[in-house]
Amino acid sequence: MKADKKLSEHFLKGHEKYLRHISIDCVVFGFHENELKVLLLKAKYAGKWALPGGFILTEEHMDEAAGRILKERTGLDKIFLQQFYVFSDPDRSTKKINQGFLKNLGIKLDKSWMFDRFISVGYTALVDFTKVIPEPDIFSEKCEWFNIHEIPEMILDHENILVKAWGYLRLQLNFQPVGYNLLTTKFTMPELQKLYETILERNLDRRNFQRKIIDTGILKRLEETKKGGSHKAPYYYKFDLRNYKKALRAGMGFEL
Amino acid sequence: MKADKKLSEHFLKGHEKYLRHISIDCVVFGFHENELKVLLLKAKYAGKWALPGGFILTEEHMDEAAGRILKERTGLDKIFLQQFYVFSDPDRSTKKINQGFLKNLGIKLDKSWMFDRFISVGYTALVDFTKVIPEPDIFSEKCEWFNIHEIPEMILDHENILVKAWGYLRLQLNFQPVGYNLLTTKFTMPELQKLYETILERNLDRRNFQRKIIDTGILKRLEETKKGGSHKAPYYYKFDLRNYKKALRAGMGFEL
DNA sequence: CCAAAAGTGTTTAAAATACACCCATGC
DNA sequence: GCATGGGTGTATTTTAAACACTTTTGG
Repeated sequence: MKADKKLSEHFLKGHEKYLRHISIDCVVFGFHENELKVLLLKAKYAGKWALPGGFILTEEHMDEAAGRILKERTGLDKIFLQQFYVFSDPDRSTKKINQGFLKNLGIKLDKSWMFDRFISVGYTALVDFTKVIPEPDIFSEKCEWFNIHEIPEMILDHENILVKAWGYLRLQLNFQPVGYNLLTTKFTMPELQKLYETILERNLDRRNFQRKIIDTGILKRLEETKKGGSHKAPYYYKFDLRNYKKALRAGMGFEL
Repeated sequence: MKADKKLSEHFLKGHEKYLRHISIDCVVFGFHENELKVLLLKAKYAGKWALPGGFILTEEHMDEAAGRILKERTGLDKIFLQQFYVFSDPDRSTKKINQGFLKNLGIKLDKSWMFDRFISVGYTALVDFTKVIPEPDIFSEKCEWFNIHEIPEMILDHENILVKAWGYLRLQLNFQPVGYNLLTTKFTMPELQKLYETILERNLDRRNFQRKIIDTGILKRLEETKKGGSHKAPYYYKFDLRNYKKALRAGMGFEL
């Protein structure tokens, strides 16, 4: 189907397929080259950027919906997802955005479910950056990663959603397998530390960090080292998922 | 308006007033005579109990909706409310419940927005037990407090919602003014400790608890003591809200 | 051989825990 | 006067923080 056809059908008949008034917005976190990244879409015409999002099928679990949406944007199955907040301000004014969108596209419509008010459920997603193949949706022209410190101008309240998700990620650090989901299978201690530092937004002492994380028992050190830097080669580690989950049940005690 | 009239109007025309497919369920916590309590409604005919809940007006902020609903159930304004989770299983089967409800009432209806699937947003509410005047809604015959350890059989997934809310309350203890909202203006140290013990589900050392809580600076000791027990009269305390909020920003560090 | 960054261990300070005695009150 | 539970202080253990030297690697 042609893109325009898909779009006008979405505006005209989407309400038969999806629950009205409810949308999902996802903040997809990745970690690459020692930087925390977020996956964003460039909205057609609006010029601003948007969070990957979508709607809930009439008989679908909301968590499944979020998984389905992100499978389309990333190519990944079984993404680690958590709902973190519902954004329900009646003045979120999705109406204007969606009307302007159609206008630019050259389609005229007086009524559409897309002009209604939307309550949006925010999800955080943790993915392995290296495995993602970014794919724009029908409303977007691009899909790209951004450094968390270099977020472009965003539509609606999406920047607010993003900031709130980041705060949630920080709170989750001691209770969810954040490292496991954001890093590749094997990684070095400095990489893991940088991940913690970026999320917590503060520097940690290298030696104390290593001791603390080793003492939790959540890591297994490999024989292999990461060569290539002009310095001593750091060991690779991988997570001991069994111990990781056990440790998380009790909470891991990194000060926020 | 007569109760039955109100009810049939709700089933027939509620969708003009409220957002479809979305409901709110509140877990209202109170603390009285050293027990953590939850406010429940006895559903008409079903015999089981339910959380206080309701729907969102078409142009209303969801948080306002929760406030409005609880004002009706408790008589209280400006209740401390927090959303904590969205329950979105498509098999929550509110349909059966609502159909059965009407049947028992002797009303016949083939179609109603109330037979649709509902996604429910869970809220926790912290109230001063002594100020609440429980008031049933149009679906209920009673509204009463229950000890958190003596919860009766509940409709749908409401017991699950309640348990999840309790867990959330525990997580919030270090970051939200839980004591301030659950206790009366003045209270004794043993009362405060009991509140913490009940929420955390473990015993705390009396002397260490006192030191720790005093050191945070969130309390002001009054000259007055609580007489009446056959033992030394404990001092009354009240919260220093300014310091309390400051301490909460940093997190208060009671081990969960 | 030099710069850069990783590996490792000890010392010190702070926080949590365990524990004991005295004090007011009502019966 | 005695049982009950509240007020207060100290010693000990555990945990977190501060800190320095040695080692490996690439250029």
